[in-house]
Amino acid sequence: MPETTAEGPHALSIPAVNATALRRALLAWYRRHHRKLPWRPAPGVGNAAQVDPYHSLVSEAMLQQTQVATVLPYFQRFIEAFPTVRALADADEQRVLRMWQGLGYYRRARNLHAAAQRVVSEFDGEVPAEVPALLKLPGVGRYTAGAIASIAHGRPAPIVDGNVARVFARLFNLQDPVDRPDVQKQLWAIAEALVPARSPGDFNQALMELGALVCTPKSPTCLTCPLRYRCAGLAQGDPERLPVKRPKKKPKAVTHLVVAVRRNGRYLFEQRPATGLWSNMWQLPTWEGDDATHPACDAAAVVDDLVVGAWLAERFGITPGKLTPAHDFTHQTTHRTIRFVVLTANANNGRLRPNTGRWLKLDQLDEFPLPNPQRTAVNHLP
DNA sequence: AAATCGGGGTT
DNA sequence: AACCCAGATTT
Repeated sequence: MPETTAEGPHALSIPAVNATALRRALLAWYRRHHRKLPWRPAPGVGNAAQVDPYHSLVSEAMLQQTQVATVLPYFQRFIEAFPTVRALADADEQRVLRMWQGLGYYRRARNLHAAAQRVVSEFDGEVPAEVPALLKLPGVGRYTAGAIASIAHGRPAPIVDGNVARVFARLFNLQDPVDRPDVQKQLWAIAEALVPARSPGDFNQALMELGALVCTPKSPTCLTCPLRYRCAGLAQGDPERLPVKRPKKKPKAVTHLVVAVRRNGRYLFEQRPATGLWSNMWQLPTWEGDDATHPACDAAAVVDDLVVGAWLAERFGITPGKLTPAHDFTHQTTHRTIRFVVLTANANNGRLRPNTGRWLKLDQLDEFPLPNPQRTAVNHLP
């Protein structure tokens, strides 16, 4: 059983461990078993200068809630398109979104773009090294600031991500839900107490790497873990039950009625609003509604042509001809189960209302960021 | 404190 | 189908 220490009346209880031995075991494992990644320095003291802090900023933005394997091709293409922080700062936001297309959480791309501009305007083009300065950048929270400070600049800043939370929950047998604010506070206090003055970047990456390769959510390979003799969760017999998390809400069922309106070999497209889902991205004209109670179709997606025609006329000034079903599929996001009902129509008459949409040839779409399901809809047009 | 914001990999 | 992922921001 790990003992606990309390420093002062309001101090959090932090498991008492042999921090030196723990760091040594973890770093030795990391030197042997780490994956080589384009944004990662080779392990070793004084490795910080090997990383371009701009690369660190880009990779950490992409890695938020996204697995390493998914990020790899995006990172390569992104750095190729925007090799320096100034190149990114000078870029058009639509082009940044286009490079981010398919990666999800698109606010990250817009924040990263804005962060690059702030690095240029307020930090003379140098990604800051200290956590308080990094925290001023949009899209950079406590984790990302600590990651950049420690990995790219060698600062002894702590980090807690999903991997670290799982490793700590097992290592110290933390029974309370790790997504509860007070437990998060405890995890950060532990990380702060453990991060070493030398090689903090390697140490932080080693914690995450252990979580990704050994201390996995399901079927952790405890027999190969460098911390197996220090793990309270393993000593209790069942580390896989940790970490405990609070239950999540079920996604809401909605319908997106998509109308592909064609005229003279072009299709009508609209840009989504600057806030909310898929902000600032483009799509075929789409009418969103609750599943089963959509204003224009029933639960079986039997569409009321007159209602759809009236909607198109009111919104774009365009009157469609006969509507023809083209495709019907579902798209899953974290908070929604979206049924996409795609119809096609020819536009016989009407003038496009200003600032409501654009007529685009499909081969122009390379320049426009589209959500994945809208790409799917476009790909199924006749 | 809770909700929002994507898409894909794993099991 | 459920859970997770090198989280941040808004409400």
